[in-house]
Amino acid sequence: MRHRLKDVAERAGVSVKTVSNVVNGYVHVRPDTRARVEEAIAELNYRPNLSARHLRKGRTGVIALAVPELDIPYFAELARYVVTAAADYGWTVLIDQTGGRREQERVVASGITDHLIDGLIFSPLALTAEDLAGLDGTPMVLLGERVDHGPADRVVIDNVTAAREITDHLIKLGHRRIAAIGSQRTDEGASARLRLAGYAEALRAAGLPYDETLVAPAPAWHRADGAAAMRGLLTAGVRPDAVFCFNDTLALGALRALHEAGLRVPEDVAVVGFDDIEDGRFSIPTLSTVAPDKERIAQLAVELLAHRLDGDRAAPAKELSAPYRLEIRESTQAP
Amino acid sequence: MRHRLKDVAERAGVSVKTVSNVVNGYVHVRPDTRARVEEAIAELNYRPNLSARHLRKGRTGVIALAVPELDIPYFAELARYVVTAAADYGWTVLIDQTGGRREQERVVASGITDHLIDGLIFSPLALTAEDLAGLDGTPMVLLGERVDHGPADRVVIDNVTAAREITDHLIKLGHRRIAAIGSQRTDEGASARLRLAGYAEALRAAGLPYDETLVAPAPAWHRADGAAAMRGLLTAGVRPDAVFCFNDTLALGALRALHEAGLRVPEDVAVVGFDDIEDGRFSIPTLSTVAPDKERIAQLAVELLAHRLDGDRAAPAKELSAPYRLEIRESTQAP
DNA sequence: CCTCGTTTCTACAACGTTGTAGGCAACGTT
DNA sequence: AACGTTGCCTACAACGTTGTAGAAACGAGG
Repeated sequence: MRHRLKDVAERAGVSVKTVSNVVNGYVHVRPDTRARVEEAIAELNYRPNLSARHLRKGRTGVIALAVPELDIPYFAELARYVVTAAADYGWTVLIDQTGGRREQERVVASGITDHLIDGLIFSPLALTAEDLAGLDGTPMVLLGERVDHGPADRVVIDNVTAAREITDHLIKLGHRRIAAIGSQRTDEGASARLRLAGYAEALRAAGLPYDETLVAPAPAWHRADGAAAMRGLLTAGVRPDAVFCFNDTLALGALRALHEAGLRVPEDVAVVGFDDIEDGRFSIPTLSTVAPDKERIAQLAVELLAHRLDGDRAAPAKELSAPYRLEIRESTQAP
Repeated sequence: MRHRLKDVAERAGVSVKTVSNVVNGYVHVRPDTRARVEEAIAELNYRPNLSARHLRKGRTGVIALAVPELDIPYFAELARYVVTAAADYGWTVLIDQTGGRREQERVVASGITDHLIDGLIFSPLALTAEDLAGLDGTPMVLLGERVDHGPADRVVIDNVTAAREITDHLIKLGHRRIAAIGSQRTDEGASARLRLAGYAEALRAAGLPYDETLVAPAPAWHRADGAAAMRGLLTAGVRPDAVFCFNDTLALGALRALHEAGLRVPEDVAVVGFDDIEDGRFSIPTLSTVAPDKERIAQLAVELLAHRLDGDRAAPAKELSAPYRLEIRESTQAP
């Protein structure tokens, strides 16, 4: 049922290599020969065997995208854009879930997918720079700043400035007691650290005090963590007039907790998030947020990978920055 | 940098095949030989070349999952479970986005991934049975009932009964004017048709009239479509006391539209959805819904594929049914 | 007519792996 | 002592493709 070059060759009365040449668009093939071969290909519904092709060529045409979890909206949206961007290069994307577990991430990074993939786009949560050091493996592009000064190409957004700007938005509206939800231990949350830094910068610039009690940690950044952190603040008697959540799912959880506590958003408390996931455009109220250009992030990552594959694999690591913008919606207004 | 069996063989002082035997766990290898080989493997950090292995074996160890869009929460959650279930069989999952476009779906079904994949789990939106007929291609498992009586294995849930039960839940609470959002043209929305049938059945069983004006179509099942449909109903002067949305994203959109219209959920209007996506557990109000067992769906699909791969490829198509349950949350209460 | 270059095509080897067939010891059985 | 059996290992071929080298056919230029 499945045919090979040989079958096509026999049917068209040419050599195997000529069929290969036709399939690969080699120029020096007489038009009538080409036509005969193409006819045979169509009749047999021939499709190249990629395993064989790639064994021969050393390239597979498949790249992997490794993310912590697919059902985290941010990663789902990102995955979508990566798949689309990769299609422009004729690549298929294989998606790996690491669960954010360091062990699994290390396995992925060291090439669990073996010779199956040409390159890897990697959004690590728990991986350290040491894990990456001394990897002979496949070319890799990292997303986000989880791994500092790693040996690999990287796409980031300016988290500090973005966090400062969204905090500034709250300050400009007149908020004074601005809580932050999502801080993490330094060694595990690089994004958290940078966003917290931006938050602190904005407060300082406005002459507002940095109040430890207003900063709530969140072990992970899921809705449940946001809800728990917000409840924790309220239970502790902390009563902010605005909350900066370090991502949108945290913010959606916080909205939920505020609602349960009988507080209105934005009338009693303003809430902002980060990531601009689709939920936030339909939540009640809709969510003001920092909107990183996910499409651009995906494009840049794929581009970096393409350069790395075609060019010098030993070239120094590049870091590209993707743009973002503020999306102001219903969840913020003056107190 | 990358080593082959040959390199390991030379280092261990054995034949290539013996190394292969060790790698594949063949029994008849003397312990000391095995140890020597394993040492060499470790020293060289040898990893098998999957392209070569699969060229030889005819299997790739990769299956594809084709879904309309990754950033639709239902599919993202499903994808997560499929990846996990496939891992139990040692399979890697390659995720394809069809965008729900028939052309793209046809391409995927006919094997765009060529010889790269052993099988396909496919959640089609626009594909017809004719598109699938006469496909020589890879073994396939369909999710959902989009394609009737297709030639392929299938995993479904009992949409009619589930829809009847959730509608019944609304009726039991005392609702009488129950709207339905998400109907589609018969030829494109099999799930829509079945859920509508269940809705109608429940009304009939309760002696309630089936009122055309209460049924709103939705071209796609995104939040925006749900919001638009709900707004449409309200603008037309229709004032239901409950709404059955054919999936959760529609329901989240409807919540949004009701909120904008100044109607309270569940006090003024009760709302139910279908799918049990995570958003619905944190929305305001939290969403009553039909919760299909997505983990089970994924397991069954992978299992069917495994059987098809190992067993008789010409065996008649099987259809398995996955369980579901009702999740009653805040969005429904007596009027 | 010869030479040379170009076009068109082919034969062969190789990519890294595993199935098959078989060889050589070592052992137990007759 | 001869024989079969078993355990352990190896050589070889093959999976389907493409790069390399080169053959055959042809035309142009001398």
